[in-house]
Amino acid sequence: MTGAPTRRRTQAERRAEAERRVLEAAREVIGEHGVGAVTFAAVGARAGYSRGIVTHHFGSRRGLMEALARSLQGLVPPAPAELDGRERVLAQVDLYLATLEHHPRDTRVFAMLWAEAIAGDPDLRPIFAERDADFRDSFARALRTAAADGTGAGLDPDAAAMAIVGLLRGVGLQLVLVEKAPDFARLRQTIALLLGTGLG
Amino acid sequence: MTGAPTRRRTQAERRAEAERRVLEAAREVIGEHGVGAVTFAAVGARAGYSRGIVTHHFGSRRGLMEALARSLQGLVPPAPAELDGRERVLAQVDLYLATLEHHPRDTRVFAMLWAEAIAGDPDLRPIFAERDADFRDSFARALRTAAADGTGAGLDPDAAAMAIVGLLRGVGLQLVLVEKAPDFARLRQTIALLLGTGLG
DNA sequence: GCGTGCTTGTCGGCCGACAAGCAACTTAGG
DNA sequence: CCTAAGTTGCTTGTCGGCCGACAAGCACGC
Repeated sequence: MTGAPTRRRTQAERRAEAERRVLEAAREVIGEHGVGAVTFAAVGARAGYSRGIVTHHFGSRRGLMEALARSLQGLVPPAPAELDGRERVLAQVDLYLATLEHHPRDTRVFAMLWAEAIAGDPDLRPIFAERDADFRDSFARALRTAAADGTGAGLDPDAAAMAIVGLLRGVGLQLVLVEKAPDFARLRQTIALLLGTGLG
Repeated sequence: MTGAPTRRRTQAERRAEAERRVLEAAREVIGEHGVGAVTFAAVGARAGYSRGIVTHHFGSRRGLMEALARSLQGLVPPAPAELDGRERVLAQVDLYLATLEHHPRDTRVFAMLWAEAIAGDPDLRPIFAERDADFRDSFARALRTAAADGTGAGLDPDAAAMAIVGLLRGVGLQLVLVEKAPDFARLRQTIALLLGTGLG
């Protein structure tokens, strides 16, 4: 009857799996019931452990949130290094939208964590404030070279970066509130056209 | 020493002032400490009443939040009725950005409430989901006439509406996380140029 | 004196954190 | 190999704190 459900595992394996399952459980809870539903009891139960598992592995609620935010970094791949200027901006925008399409659950969780940071969660604020600044900066840099090599319209790089980051984040957030997914092909095409002509 | 601080007021005046002061206090608490800091005790004290004032006037926390969301409607004035198509879209966008500039505290509070809705607050979700849909729809309508009268590029109206609403909301949310206000004149000009050429 | 606005007392529920104890794994001596 | 002591992972018990809601009582206006 035992069906070998428990082959002997090393302590490192046990620890690693527990952390993985706890983070996955936190994503599930957020996606289904919101960031406010992330309690030790809820996450522990969802992960198949006790309510003490989060404290044991992450020390505090803040520790869990930070690990969660870190685990969601790198969801959107960077644009190819050989691209720059206007082309790089458009490629990065499309990659972002493609990630919204292909990883709906995780981008939704990311959006909800970002929203919680905005709403005032002191644990999340510094993390996402820094991320935002970096994200804007990456666009601003590409826009500066676009202005230099003539491939960009005469737009202020910092203002345009805020607009583009706002567009991407704003679309992601709206998707949390709409029940059925939109037509992503049309959305990507429309935004590519809108920004493509707008930038040059 | 009494300096006539309490001339005799009618019951209706007392009630109206209490409600006004409670809503104002809630805005202050949100703006300074986040949506999570909105408790009966905090809001009551800030308004100069007891912790029971919120229950007495709004019945529940949900009632307060709904009244708060309602009180923030109409912050952004509608575009002139005689405008339509591409012109109307651009006018509405600029009015939104102008409101961010001229009512920083209240638009910040609105953004934080919207974020809390996204993050999963069940009281706020339906309110803001409907607002979003209406907002997108107003842009989609104008974009449809733009497509019909030839003043708009061949953009899908619904997708473009989601992009524009996303841009506006996204910019508003970013402003919550940045400490110093940006150069609004440049921001408005840049976005006007970006969307102006992008739409036609 | 009567009604309405407001306050205070109080209850039940939930949460995060810590500490002590139990279970799984590792290692070293025989 | 075998086993027993030691280490690490995990759970359970428990504490203090905060919150929302309701009800009874007090104060202001009619």
